Amino acid sequence: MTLKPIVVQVVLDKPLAQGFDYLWDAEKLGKLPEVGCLVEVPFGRSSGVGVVIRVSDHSAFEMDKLKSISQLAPLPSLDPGLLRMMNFASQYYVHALGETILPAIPQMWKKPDEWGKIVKKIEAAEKKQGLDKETTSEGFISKEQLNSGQKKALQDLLLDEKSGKKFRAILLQGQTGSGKTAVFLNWLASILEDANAQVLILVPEINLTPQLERRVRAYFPDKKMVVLHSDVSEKKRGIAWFEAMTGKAKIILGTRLAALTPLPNLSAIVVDEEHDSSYKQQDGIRYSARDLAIWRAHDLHIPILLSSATPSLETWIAAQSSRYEYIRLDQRAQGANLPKVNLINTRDPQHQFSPGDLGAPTQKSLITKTLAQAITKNLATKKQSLILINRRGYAPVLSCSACQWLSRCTQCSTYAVMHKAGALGNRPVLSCHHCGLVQQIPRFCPDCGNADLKTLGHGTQKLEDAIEDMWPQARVLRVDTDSTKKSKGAEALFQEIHNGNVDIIVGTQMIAKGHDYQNIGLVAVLDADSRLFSADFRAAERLFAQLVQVAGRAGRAGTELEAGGEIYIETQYPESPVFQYLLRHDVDGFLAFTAREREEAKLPPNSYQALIHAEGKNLEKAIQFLLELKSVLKARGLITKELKVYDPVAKPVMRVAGSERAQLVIESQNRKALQEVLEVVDQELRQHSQGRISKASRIRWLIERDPITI
DNA sequence: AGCACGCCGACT
DNA sequence: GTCGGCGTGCTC
Repeated sequence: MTLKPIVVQVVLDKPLAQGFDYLWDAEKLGKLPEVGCLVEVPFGRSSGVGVVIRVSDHSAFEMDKLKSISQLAPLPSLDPGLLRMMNFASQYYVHALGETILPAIPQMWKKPDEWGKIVKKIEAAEKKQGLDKETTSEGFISKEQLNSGQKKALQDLLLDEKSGKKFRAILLQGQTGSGKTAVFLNWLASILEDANAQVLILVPEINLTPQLERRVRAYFPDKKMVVLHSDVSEKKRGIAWFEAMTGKAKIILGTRLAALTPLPNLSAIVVDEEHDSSYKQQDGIRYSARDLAIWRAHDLHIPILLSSATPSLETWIAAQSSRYEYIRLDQRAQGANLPKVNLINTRDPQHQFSPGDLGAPTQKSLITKTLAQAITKNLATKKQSLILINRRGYAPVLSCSACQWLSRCTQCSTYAVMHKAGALGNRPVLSCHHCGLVQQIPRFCPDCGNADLKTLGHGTQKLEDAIEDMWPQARVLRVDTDSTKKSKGAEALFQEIHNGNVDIIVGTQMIAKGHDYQNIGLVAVLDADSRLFSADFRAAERLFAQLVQVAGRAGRAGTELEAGGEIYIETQYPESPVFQYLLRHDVDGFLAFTAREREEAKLPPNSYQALIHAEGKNLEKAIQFLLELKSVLKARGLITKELKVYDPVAKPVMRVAGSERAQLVIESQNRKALQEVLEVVDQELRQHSQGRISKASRIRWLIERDPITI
């Protein structure tokens, strides 16, 4: 009798739906195969790294044509829980399994030539690391030191802990400075009493919050902790990942990519600032690390804590409806005051400079007289001012300077945005990003007849010049992605601010995140309106979250006696709900309002969405491509009352010169119906493509599930 | 996705 | 005569 062969199916990092079968030579490889093994295989005329997803004794492929596995990585297998999550992600986000699993594996482990010497390397690195292990007690607050609100929250968290493993999703909602971190770290401490337990802490952008890393270390000096984010060097990341997958590391702190780490003993997950949009990957497989983490917790029957001062609408609704547990923390831990919010109505002439005013800028700027006076006053008190501006290249909504008119889509509940001439014909037009409707630009305001129509939020580019012009003696620092890349990075810039070498900080949203400022007396937001009214229905929600966050920055340093700082918002629409709820620091009011709005418009979370992106040499082709796709779906009877497929829309932001983009929205209130259509779309497009580029029109396409920007 | 194979235009 | 354009098909 002959011995049965061992056949394994392997997936590779390629947009190929299937896996490939190989023979497993147990004698040569030294062990029997397991699902989750990382292997090197011959592929075509070269070779590749893949993961074993099935072990059997037969193949649908001709057995005598099977090649053999060449090498086995010196690693344990990826844990079954991770593989289940990857399987789910692959289906849900409509990407090949290989393209889902392999990008999550550090580069270091995808070089089979180094597999031989890698173990020695790691041992050497571990030895070295062991020597310079720093110990600190920075930010450590013991159970006993928590205030009453925190103690109560911790009690609620610990309630079920002893009753065995079970899934719990918990929203921990509390304003900035309420001490959420101390609560969840003390909670994790009880979970880590189990010597084998591993915990995963997800944060939006760790490079901006090095304090958190030190703080977690302070809580768990005896536990192995690893940090995983894109700024960690390749080598360190490879080692951290290894220590996580072998169960050696007990605490895994990282950004969204850490959510995909193999963790054999995962026992609890924390998602800090759960509303943050950086949990959504924006290239490759566009997953949401928060959503996957929730799925993983559910699958593993473990608790997951979502923490935020301004929860995402989805999470907040789940907590309100008791699908998630809801723990509130509304007492401020450090005794800091909430800042006073001032709305400056830019339509009101009393706030504007008149010609000849003292200190008026030489050129027109976005800074009103009222704000300028506040900044001057703040400078005099030796406090720093933080001026927030939006990033450039936003698709702007058209507004009337005399009345309340805004360019709305006549078909949907969203706003139509400006497209420059050339993008959609030879004149500029207004276009809706939801349904694709294109409108002519009115010459006069349709409501009041005024001829002065302009786009919201223009003119932020020259802001820094204007500031230097208005306060020549002040030290101005610009903080954005460009300036942090050029200089020594965000930390060095923040150190400058911390040391008091800066009077006015001008920057994009990144300055509002995470960092503890000590001496901010004033925060100004200049172009809020462009985000208040946007083609993206989530823009207002994000603006609100950001404003609450910067309000927290301004309030932090204040003591009981001192005022907690002031926040100034320049807007043409002070009566808008975002600002009115902000004035009262009423997060729940705003979320309840937004929830009602979404309910009426049947927008997420009352419906599910997907985008089909198309990118090509010219816009006409991209749109044509999507129109053809739509007609295929129509012909197959897939467009029903339950499932809407809108018209393709041009995207005004051009990423690379010579490449233009369009998108198509698919929407349904039935999750399953959407999933089914996306699978049809994937099959259809794949059939006429090589990879993700259509053969006929050379259009690059991509399916995105649950888009967060439209 | 890569990469080779394959069949038609302007060039050392 | 060939170098090379990218259309098509395959990878266990």
